[in-house]
Amino acid sequence: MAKRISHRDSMCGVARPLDAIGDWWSLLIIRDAFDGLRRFGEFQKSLGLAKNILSARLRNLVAHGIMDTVPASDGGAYQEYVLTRKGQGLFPLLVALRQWGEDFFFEPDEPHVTLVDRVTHLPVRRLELRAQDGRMLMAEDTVIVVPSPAGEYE
Amino acid sequence: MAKRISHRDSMCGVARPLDAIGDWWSLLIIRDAFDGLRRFGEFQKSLGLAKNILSARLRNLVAHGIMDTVPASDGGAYQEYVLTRKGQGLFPLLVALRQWGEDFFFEPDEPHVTLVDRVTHLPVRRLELRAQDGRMLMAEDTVIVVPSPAGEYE
DNA sequence: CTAATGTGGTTTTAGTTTGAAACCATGATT
DNA sequence: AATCATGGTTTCAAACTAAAACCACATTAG
Repeated sequence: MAKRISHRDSMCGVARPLDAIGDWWSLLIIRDAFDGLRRFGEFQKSLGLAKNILSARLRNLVAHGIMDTVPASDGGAYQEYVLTRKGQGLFPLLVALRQWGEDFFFEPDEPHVTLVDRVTHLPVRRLELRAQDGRMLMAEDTVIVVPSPAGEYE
Repeated sequence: MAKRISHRDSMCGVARPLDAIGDWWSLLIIRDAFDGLRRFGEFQKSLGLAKNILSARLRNLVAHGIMDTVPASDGGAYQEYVLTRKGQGLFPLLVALRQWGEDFFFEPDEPHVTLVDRVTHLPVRRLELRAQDGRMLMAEDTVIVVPSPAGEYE
């Protein structure tokens, strides 16, 4: 049923997460969830996607432990969808996406929504990749290493 | 032709980037590009996706300024696909995705590929979101603010 | 020079997925 | 009891995906 990015039996550390998230819509649902939305109808209104799709995506997110259904918070008889801890772990990814968007998809003077520190109301800092010793790293400064099957003695 | 996440005329700072990337495959192509792959055949072998799909994805990435075609590096008559600066800007996103994957998709002892600092060979640091003043921020410590249309005096 | 092979695609075609709209079940409201 | 709101599921046409066949050009072998 789920569309899998197949090919290799053991999907790599990038493909596995992508497979769990499911698709773009799911990411927008998750963003809305970080924004405080919880109800089916809220997500639908915010995103404007078909109800069957929303239904399927929420079900998939719950199945993958990214969101969870809870009975109700306002006493209503319906359920709500909330991020699990696993789902909350996606926040840096959303920030990275947003910052990339700010860099390349808006004119310098074009107004756009901004993620700010709740207490100071200043924009958050740029995400930056650093080495253990604190040096800032660019993509070229990194390598992927694969673990050797047995004890790795290099 | 491109599948658009429609609904709102002005897509938000998260949807716009998603739309440009295109789909999951594109993200895997980009990851492979960071890994040094450049040729059509290399991507196809690495990802195992159909050639027509790869062709369409590469075309889309080039159209969105994320990758670019260059004549050839080894003197051959074929072209190669390389990341533009815009494309390179996606590195933090891939790192975020990978780190999330490490956190939630592998058993603690399960071996997996790791992103390491090229000079020390130590794993890179975890991405962390910080305020301007350096305080570390969780998702709950942030807010989205929308710019007021005219001069914003709050 | 000619044939064989490798690379980088496009076209074709079937199967799957998507999404809009209609429908439906349950709970709340009048 | 009737009506409305919420939260879905079902139906069905259109769009997309993907495997395979095909093709053009470049390179290598003979």
